[in-house]
Amino acid sequence: MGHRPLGLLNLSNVTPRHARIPDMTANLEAAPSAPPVRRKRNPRGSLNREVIVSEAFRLCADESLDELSMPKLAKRLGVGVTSLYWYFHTKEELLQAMLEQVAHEFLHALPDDDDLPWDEHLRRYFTAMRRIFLTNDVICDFLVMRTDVSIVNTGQFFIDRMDREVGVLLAAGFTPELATHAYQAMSVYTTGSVQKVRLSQLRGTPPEAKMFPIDDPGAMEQIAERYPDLHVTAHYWHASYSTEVDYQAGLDLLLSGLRAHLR
Amino acid sequence: MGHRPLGLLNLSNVTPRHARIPDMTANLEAAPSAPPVRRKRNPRGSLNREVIVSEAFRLCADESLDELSMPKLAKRLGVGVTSLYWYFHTKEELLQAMLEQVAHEFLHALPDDDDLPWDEHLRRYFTAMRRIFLTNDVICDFLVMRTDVSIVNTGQFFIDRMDREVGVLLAAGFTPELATHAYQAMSVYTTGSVQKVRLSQLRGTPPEAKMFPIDDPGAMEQIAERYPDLHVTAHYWHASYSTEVDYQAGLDLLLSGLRAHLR
DNA sequence: ACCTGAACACCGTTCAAGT
DNA sequence: ACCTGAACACCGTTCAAGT
Repeated sequence: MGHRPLGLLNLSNVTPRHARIPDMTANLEAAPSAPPVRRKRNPRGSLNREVIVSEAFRLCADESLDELSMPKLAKRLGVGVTSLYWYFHTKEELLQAMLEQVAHEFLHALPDDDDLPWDEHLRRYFTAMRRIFLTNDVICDFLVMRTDVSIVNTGQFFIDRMDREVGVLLAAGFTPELATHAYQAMSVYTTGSVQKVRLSQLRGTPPEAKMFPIDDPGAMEQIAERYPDLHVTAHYWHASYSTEVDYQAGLDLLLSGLRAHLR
Repeated sequence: MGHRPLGLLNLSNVTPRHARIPDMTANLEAAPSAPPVRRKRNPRGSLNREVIVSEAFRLCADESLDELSMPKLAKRLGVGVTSLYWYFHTKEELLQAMLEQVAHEFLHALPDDDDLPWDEHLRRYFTAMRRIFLTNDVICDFLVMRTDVSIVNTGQFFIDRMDREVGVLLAAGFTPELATHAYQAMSVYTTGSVQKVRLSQLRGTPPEAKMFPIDDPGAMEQIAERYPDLHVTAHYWHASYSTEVDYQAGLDLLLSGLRAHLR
């Protein structure tokens, strides 16, 4: 439920760890004259799993999933860090709880059934999936970028949706084997595209930026010499490797390959 | 040059941070009776960038890229942590140096030119690429898994190889636009497949494991009820989502889609 | 039953000081 | 020019102690 979606990560705000300015005020507060300020004890029922999870989402929205830490989260909630550990035994457990919400949000955002022919239906479905990931950083980071070990079930959580989509392919006349491979290929291709775009965002390069300096005739002349074939295609290469147009072209190839099988 | 390739990451060896046993010996060494053991100062020329980088690769091979830390690396080299910072101003700079070696290794492992027809050539090329990633965890983690911001140039480092491959497509008669999209689609599909397999490895699930309990008739009966269409295809779903067979099927679809364009 | 801070083993990095 | 440890601001987590 409702943590607000992030804008695209603005890298100009990211301060590398080695450039952070030490917090001088911390020392001042700890000076002998000032007695150690004891946080007033929070009332008994003030904390619970939902409050923690939703504040965690707010933190992710304000910063990013990578920036989520237990101390930061505790500070935002105005509680001691260790209080969190009463509700979640480890950070991993918290992430698990967040993942479940993210999965629901993702499922909910997928398009409803329609009466399009199988190929147009699949295009719509996977195009929507890509769009959801690219307009919602938290969903994207949880479901496609995260390389953590213990976030499990990512393959299982929308199994009934997969059932529907495979059903579309079977109804279109594909064999069970081909229907499966078709779905898998489009899914793998889609998440691959999302990963490329997100990586270029994280690098700070606009995904739609041209890969070659096509506006610099001098530079292009050099490229023409060293890379004659790339030079001919220079216009079609972008920083992310997989813009919306590129993505659609690849989807076309997959769908056209599938159509060939039906005949 | 020559850090040894890794076996597949064995997750049974990975100890989660919260389960680590505190190091009691550290306290004993710091006991008042024992004078602080001063490391004998290393001779002047004992350290250099190459030594550090190659030991870093050895650490990655023994543990993993995620486990690489400056203190660990310094300990293996028998130097103070801060000595490393004379040669690399940040950890990021060290990773950058490692990336360059990894990129060379990757390029070197790609197959040479051949005289195959364009479609068989591309299949061979991308299949080899996938294999390199999946048999070399360090290369994989650097070039496909890493979500770090500052590892740049990953799009640029094998641009002359891309030139050759695009050349093959142009020679086959594809338009510049289609040649580019074909290469991009296959590349995105390939790295997507690699990511899925690596993630399932990291989760500890054998990539070839079946996704559904096809050997348990009782469980399969329930699946047949809830997911009639998936049930029909249950045999073709694997934990990684993209086994070698699955991958080849998707590649077939892309190539067949491309062939349709030539006619 | 819940909330707390002190403490610990990590991490990346800075700095002033040795040789 | 190189190598050093002390120190700092982080991190996840444990533990014994409060209410």
